[in-house]
Amino acid sequence: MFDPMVNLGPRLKTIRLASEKSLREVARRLDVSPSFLSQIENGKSQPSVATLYALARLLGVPVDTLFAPTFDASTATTPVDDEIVNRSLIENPTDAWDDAGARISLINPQNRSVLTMDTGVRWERLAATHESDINFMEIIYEPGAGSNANGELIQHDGYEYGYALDGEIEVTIGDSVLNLSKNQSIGFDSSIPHRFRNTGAVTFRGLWFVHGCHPAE
Amino acid sequence: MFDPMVNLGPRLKTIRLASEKSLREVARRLDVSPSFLSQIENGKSQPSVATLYALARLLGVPVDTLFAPTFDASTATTPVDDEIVNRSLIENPTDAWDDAGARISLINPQNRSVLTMDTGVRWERLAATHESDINFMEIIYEPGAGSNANGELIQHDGYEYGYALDGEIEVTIGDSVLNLSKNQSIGFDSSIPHRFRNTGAVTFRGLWFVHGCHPAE
DNA sequence: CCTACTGTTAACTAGTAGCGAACACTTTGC
DNA sequence: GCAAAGTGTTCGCTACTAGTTAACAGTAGG
Repeated sequence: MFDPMVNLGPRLKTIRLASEKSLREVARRLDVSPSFLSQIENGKSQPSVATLYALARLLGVPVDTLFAPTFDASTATTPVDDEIVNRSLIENPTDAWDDAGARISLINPQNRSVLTMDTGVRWERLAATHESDINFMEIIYEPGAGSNANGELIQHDGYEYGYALDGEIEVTIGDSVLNLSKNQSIGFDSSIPHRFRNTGAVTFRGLWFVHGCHPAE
Repeated sequence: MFDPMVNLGPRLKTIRLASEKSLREVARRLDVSPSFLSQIENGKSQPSVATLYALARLLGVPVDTLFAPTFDASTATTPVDDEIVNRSLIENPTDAWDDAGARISLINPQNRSVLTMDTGVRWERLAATHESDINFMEIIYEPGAGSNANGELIQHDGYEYGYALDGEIEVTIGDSVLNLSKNQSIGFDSSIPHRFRNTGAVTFRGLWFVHGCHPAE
């Protein structure tokens, strides 16, 4: 858990300096003494709620931004490594990409990190956040492609969710065989053995969300 | 000059009551005495900045909403074709639909459960599984629509992930203002105050995935 | 009756919000 | 040169208040 108060002062100072106002001027308009404002900015004293509000107002920033945890806005879109992977080596889809992400990750289609399987399947990563048990990706199944080479069912902890962007795919979950076609969506418990297969003639594209942690029940 | 402090207490009380938490429970989790929380809510005492922040966090509202001038009770803009929901009553998006789901959920576009907000936003549920801290949905922002009526930032525990199906949307996260356009994807820490706004001329459609991880304190 | 919950008030205190005065240092200008 | 006026910072103090405990009144259930 992070403490919102430790960065408060420095952040206020940064904002004030960015707007090129002097400490004394701000203090005067805020109707507090310059010395006290200095103490606030250096973390040696805490303002009251009213003072903080007035200060935020004066600096033209919403109060919440003063508390927002620090993050670097560099949305480092991860480099593309295009090698072919054996699907069976990936135990849980959430482990597909193990590199650390950012607090905010915005990714352009052409900059996605791509995993190409030996089964005619591609995974393109859609977000790289700090959450390690999450995988958000676009999956592409060429005609005839299947989630596993010899048609075995796979299972892993967690849930997964999908949305069909284009084409159609046969989904086997437990005893059920379903067809997911364009604009349909699905969610299921991944601990049930499952398999996907593109039995059609066109490429299937879908958004997939795999969530590895089991509910706290 | 309007005093932000006079409405602070009553507003906190309103929000707490809306979320159906008892004063004592909130006080306990906030680690202050119930009596003091009562004094705060009745305007007989002012919290410190740290306490106010923790309280806002606990109630799931950004601090700024507590200061917003004139509690806008005239939000009775009620064109009633369906059920229209006030966004601010939904603490965490994962609570939007509270009915239990199934282990396997396949949903056709025309059978989706729909939530229409008073802010020009629609949520269409894409999967109803047993996972309670997950919400998988299609979101639709009409031109001009925003995630919150008066442009306030919202924050809640967890992460969210999005993919732009159509149109473009302005995403504000902390200090960053990003544009998410077709086929781009995003993921971020929802505890950073954020907001979406369709500033364009066409309707925005996107897939959204909200994951409200509940840390084990 | 009792117990367990709801929120509220009174009396108190330890801590701090905020002050004024003095500090050290730059920049302006006569 | 040396004021004069600007910048931000530290010290020591006090008036006040954030937050406490204890008792309060009310309600629902058994």
